Amino acid sequence: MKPLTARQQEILDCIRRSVEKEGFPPTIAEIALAIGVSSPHGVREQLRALARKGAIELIPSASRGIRLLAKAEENPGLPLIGKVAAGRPLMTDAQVERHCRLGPELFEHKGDYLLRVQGMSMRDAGILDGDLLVIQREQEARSGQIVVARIDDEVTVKRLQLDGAIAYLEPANPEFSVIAVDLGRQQLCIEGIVVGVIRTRVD
Amino acid sequence: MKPLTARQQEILDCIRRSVEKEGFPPTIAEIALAIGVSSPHGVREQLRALARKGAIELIPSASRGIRLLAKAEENPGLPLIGKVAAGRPLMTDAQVERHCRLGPELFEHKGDYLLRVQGMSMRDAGILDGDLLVIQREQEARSGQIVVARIDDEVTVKRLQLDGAIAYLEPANPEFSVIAVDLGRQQLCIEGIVVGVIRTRVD
DNA sequence: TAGAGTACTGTTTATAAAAACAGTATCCGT
DNA sequence: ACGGATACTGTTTTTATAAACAGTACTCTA
Repeated sequence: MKPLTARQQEILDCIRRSVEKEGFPPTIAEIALAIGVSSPHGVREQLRALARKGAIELIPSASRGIRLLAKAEENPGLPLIGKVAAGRPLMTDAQVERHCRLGPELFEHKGDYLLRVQGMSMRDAGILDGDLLVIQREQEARSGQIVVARIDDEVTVKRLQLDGAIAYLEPANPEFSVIAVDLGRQQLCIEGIVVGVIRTRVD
Repeated sequence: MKPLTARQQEILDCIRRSVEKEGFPPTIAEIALAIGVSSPHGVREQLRALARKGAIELIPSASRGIRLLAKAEENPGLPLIGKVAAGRPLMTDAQVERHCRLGPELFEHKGDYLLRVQGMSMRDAGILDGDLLVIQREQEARSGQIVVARIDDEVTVKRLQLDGAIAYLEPANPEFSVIAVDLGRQQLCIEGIVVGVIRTRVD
């Protein structure tokens, strides 16, 4: 769609507000009043411009005959990060595979994004390869929580155990080894806490 | 809200269709035309009755001044069955704890309802106590699939292995034992197939 | 520098649509 | 058997609204 001018955007917002609040689109005169224009004709031409640009459709000879075409985008849901690229912050657009709508009422804690698990290092915690983790963004975490952590540009999901100045990132699988981080020397960056798990395929 | 007469329901549906399809409510004359009534006055009185009953709101002196109050109920989501009562079919209203909206695009196979897991018998399949299973309703299942099965009014989640006339329901935890069902003698009723897992709390 | 598009004011005209008026008939509960 | 609600037909009046007409001014772009 062609870009809208500020005025056109203002009018479009006005129409959207009306539809949302009143249940039907405004008349041309109502738009004129709302945006502070004294003549309906100016608004009319703007509407025609909006119609040309594909934002709305005008139904001739119908009162309030304005149809919104690009309706206000609904809640896209949580971004799903499929593969973590080394050395890049999470949640950049390039890493978002898609968005998933999840009823927030479902999870005890609110999630901010989804992260696809790679590997079986958390198997015994019921987290398998390919599972989606519901992550709540947090800079800090308590001992015992399963966290998304970054050490030297490597992102990993492990159970955190804090012991003074040493942080242990424990896998939940005896085939993997514990990572110990000396907080005095190395930086441990908590990206978030795992608040839910979703397995999208079974078998 | 007071119950609507058939005619009133018809008019309400007509208004809803218009809002959905056109983007704005119909005029009284349009309703009259749509439901096959030759005079606008009859429709007007019906609208007033609908307003009295709280289904719509009429905005005086405004064209298409009809506001839908009880908007078409949105997708409530999948029913969540918390506790399976012995001897009762699943999905009776009494067993539905609540409804959860889940983006259907998330799961490989479409789910019909959610079932809360009790116990650790499927632990090694990454299904823990309290997890929600996304279940697709099916009467039949293949070997290897994790199914919701009913034997003698007991509902259980296990991995199905078919071997001729014997069906094995295998737990994924060595602490539990395999259930063998002789299909010639006993009835094995498949309630559905597990197509996803959701863990709503971690730790 | 000419033309297309934006961004208006202000007025008039035609029509779309709500509202009111004057009726009729049926059904339901008390 | 009576009032009240439903469920209309048919016509008239008033108002709300779209649409057209006649302008002005500014900003781009080709």
